[in-house]
Amino acid sequence: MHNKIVRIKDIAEKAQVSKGTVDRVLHNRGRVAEDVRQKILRIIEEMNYEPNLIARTLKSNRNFYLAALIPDPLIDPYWEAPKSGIEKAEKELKQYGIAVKPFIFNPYNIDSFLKKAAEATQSAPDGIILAPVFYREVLPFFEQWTQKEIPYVLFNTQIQDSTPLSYIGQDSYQSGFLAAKMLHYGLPDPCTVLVAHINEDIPNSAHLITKEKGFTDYFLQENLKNRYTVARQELSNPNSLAFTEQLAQLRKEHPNLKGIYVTNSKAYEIAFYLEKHRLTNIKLIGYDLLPKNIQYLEDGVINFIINQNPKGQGYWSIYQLSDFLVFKKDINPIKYLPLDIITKENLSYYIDAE
Amino acid sequence: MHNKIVRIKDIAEKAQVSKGTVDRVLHNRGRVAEDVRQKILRIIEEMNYEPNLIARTLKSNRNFYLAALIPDPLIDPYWEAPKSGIEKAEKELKQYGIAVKPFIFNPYNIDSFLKKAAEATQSAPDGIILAPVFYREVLPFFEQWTQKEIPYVLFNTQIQDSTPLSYIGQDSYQSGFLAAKMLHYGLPDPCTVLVAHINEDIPNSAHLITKEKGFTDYFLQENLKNRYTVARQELSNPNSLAFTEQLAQLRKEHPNLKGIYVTNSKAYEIAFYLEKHRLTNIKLIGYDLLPKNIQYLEDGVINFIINQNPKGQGYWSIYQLSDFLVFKKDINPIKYLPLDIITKENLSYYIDAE
DNA sequence: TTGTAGGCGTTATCAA
DNA sequence: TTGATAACGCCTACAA
Repeated sequence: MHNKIVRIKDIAEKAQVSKGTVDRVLHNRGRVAEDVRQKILRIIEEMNYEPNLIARTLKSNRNFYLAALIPDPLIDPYWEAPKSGIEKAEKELKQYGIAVKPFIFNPYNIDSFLKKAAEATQSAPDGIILAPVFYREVLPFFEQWTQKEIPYVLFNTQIQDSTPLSYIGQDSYQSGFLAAKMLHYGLPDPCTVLVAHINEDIPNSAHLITKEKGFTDYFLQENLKNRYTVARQELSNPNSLAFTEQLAQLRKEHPNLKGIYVTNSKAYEIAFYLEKHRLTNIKLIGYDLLPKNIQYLEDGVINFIINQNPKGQGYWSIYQLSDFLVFKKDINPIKYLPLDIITKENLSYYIDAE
Repeated sequence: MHNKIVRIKDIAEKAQVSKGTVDRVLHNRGRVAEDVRQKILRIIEEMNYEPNLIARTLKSNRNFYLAALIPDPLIDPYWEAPKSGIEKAEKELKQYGIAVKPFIFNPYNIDSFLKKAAEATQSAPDGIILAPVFYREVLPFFEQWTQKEIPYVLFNTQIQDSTPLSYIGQDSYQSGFLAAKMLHYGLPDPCTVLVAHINEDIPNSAHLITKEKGFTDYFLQENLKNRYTVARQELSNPNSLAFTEQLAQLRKEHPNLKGIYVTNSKAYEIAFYLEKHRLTNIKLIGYDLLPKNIQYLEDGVINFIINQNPKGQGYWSIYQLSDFLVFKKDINPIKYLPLDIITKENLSYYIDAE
């Protein structure tokens, strides 16, 4: 079982030239006689040479500084997971000279985003990762970065009119479709299901609309469309009185309501309501393993959580950028993460995973 | 954002000694004056030194040869995935001097296993990974390997009476429990569910018994035990006539049979039967994304597949061993992989994942 | 007990 | 147009 690794030196010997010449061929630095070049290329091919990344990175111990533009986890706890994924990746990649600086903005405040995005740009990073939650506002920054040739990676929210190095995240349409399937699987035959958007600026949130589309399309399938009614509702701030009233109103309008789909990570708000009113026969499905969601999942109030692997999103974003900058690998422009279905019974595998 | 990496040289300078001395302290090779040792240790602590793994691996360009003892994918297609995971890991780790040689045995033939295991041992590998499907027969090999100080990693099947470097795989009990939950979620209230073992030597397959236990325990929960009946059946070779007869017999005995749980990757055999007899009201759940299972999942005959990430099992097994041998990391003795729930709707994310 | 010199594979510089 | 050489950080053999 020899694992004879081919080195530049081996190629040089075989071609009867020096390492330097081979190197120049490998990196297209010119200044090599054409016939020699051809010969070397052939030998490289023949011996099936692959550069030793270890040695390469050891040599080029450049430092890279990345900016991470993310919403404040203290304001919306969902963002804790991406942040910790970013930190995990940073730790692993510190060896390779990667350093990440977070720029944290308020996800409910456009000015805060503009300010932090400007700061991040100002700091002249070698790369940027961000969750572009404000569609309109982020576009001009994309232009700036493209101009300055700063590669950027998007996660969480996909934006069509842009050319990021890569997008990491979910397939929103399929996500809604899957949610519908999971609800449907446990539902009695004719009944009403609800798509609930909680406290979101829907027109500026393309991904939530896409989720809703996936969900409703599921119930529009030929064999289902006459048996299920899909209602929709944009619910206001859960702390307001209006929230409870809207729900009460909905139940009046749809007495046969048997399933609720919450399009963001706030299913716990509905769970709280269901538990309070002892509505045990309404199935509930939502997103993301926040502590409050986990609690309700364990108590059986939330039936399923779809996990978008938010930690992985942060983690892989940093990795994509590093693979590009440090290792010069080819980067896949889209990396969809699996849509994990989580119940009380397989929960632990998703929480413990470091 | 300086990423000032502390090197041995830095420490040596600060301590006014040479790099060699610092190195001896770092590796506890003794032969260092005690006061100097203390001083250096303090400085290491202070400067918060961490060795550069890149440089370390570049230096120690030892080659490691691993033996992979796995069942023949041509005989049971389940094993294709672990094999490809192993190959993927080997490819990535080739850089680090890892080479893997497969020893492939017939999973239905004990002699074949004994022969290949002996061969693998004979080849004096630096490490072994294996799927120990024959409980009794593998134990003596564990002893040999321990004696020879060859580290070994188990995957797929956990074996209590052994001290592998690590076990990679599923939590069988929880897996059965989850399967029960998924079936139950879509079932009408009083009915019968079946645990089906297909073509397995049950007494010698501890993990299948554990799965069954998890499954039955779910339906023994306080609020369920009077409403559901759990039947069990060991089915013979699906190609035999007996197989069909056994199923017909079962349906006679349990007219209210509404759900079937197949404990291994052969759900497609039941699916074939269900489709043939147009038994669309029986839910079916099984394991593993084999092409035939995928087909029936897409057709809606199989409702859910639980994925044990077999590719990941092979992949991580090699990685655990390499982390131990090459990088000298601490190895976690158990790595449970997530129990992924797969439906038609999220299938693609699990197939495409390279 | 301590220091020095060389090498792992790649790359950049400089001299030929 | 080429070849030789040094450096990245760590490790080891050998010399002092």
